[in-house]
Amino acid sequence: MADHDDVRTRTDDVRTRILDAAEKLFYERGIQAVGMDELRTAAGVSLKRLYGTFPAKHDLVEAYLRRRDEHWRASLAAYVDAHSGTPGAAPLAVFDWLETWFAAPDFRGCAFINAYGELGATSEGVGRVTREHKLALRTYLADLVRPLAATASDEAAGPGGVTTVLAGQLALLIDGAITAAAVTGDPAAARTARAAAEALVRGVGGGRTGV
Amino acid sequence: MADHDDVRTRTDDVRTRILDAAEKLFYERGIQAVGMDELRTAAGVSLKRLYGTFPAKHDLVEAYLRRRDEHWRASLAAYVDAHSGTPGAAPLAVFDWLETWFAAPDFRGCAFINAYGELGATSEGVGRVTREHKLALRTYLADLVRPLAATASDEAAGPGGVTTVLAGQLALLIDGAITAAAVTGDPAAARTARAAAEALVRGVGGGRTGV
DNA sequence: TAGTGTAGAGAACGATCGTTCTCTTGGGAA
DNA sequence: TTCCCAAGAGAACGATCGTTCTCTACACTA
Repeated sequence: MADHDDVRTRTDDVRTRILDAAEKLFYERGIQAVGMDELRTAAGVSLKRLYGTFPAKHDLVEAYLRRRDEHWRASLAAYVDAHSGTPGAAPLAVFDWLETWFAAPDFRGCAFINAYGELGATSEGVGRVTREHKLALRTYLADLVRPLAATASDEAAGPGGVTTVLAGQLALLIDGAITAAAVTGDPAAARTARAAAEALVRGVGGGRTGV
Repeated sequence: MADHDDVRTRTDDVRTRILDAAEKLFYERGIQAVGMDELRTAAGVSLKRLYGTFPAKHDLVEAYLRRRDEHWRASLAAYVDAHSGTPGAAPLAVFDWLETWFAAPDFRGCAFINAYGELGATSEGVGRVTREHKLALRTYLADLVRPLAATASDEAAGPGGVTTVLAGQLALLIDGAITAAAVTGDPAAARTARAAAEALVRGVGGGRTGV
């Protein structure tokens, strides 16, 4: 039993160290710009162990994106949970979180959009993970705006419903803000997006709910 | 004189053929995925002429992005000019143009965002051209929404003015729609963005102009 | 203690990249 | 016709990539 635990933690530790190094280097400089040898050095792992854990580079890339998706969404959700007193504040808290992210010194845009622009045409796996990430974000946003729908019957309205439409619009603002902040380096894109989101949310909460 | 014309047209033709091939291949498959040799074959140009016209690959990449910026914005402006009867229709025509672009079979997202995700961390030139492209788009959008500002005095209000803010918001929707359409493959992102833009524009044109 | 197997270090391999060089060919000037 | 230069075709070069293989050293078992 103790042996198994040791092996397990040792294995997990190696996997984590590799993914940590991959996340830092891939996100910072791009995927194709980072070689497996540099990655091995950064992770402090032998080349044999590296290839034993991830049989090929594209497996590592996919694992990197999947773990980043989990962490990114968990971090967002934790912030929103902590900063949304009223239901109306929740969707706007998303943009406050974005601003803190944009201001981080290592911010370099959306890891998924970057990876998609780099490898989306070649690697099917990158396209799939990126799609799943964006869809999960939209689903999360729909959960946030659902309480704001004027009529409770809208909750099950489906694709044409107010919640789905508004969630889609907020998702566009988020992606736009991320790319704008990455290109210009100015975190203020989050506030611009927040102001737009406020107007869109107000349009739903008010009397005029027609779409 | 005739000689000079011949040389000039011949030279321009070579340059154009190279840029045509570069645009097709770089946009379709990514920049790093296309080698200079394949590019030479596609352009029907000798390797010597290729390097005589563009001393290095990054020069060709930058020229590709610059020409694409010109063509892209010219195509957008032509469509908006032709489809904006009233001043209020002009900003929305932008999103109609986006939808036709998204539906094109070779659509693969924003060439600049793709290039930035791939080389932005390495190449300063790519970052610069991308920044200029996005700034030019914002300036164009500001020109489109300026007539909608409720008070004429806002025209010279500067960064905090209604036109600048609204133009920035529309730019976020545009970038978001482009990436969403690229990732999901669904041109409907343009309509979602258009609906959001409509709401934002209405907020300015109506009585409530406070920001 | 002798034997065994596992893992680390890094050399090696084949492919491919951006770039340069060589060889050849063809057309215009004297 | 003879010379010469420009240009095309593609071989060659050095670097680097992802991936595999070899060699060594060490820990554990009988």
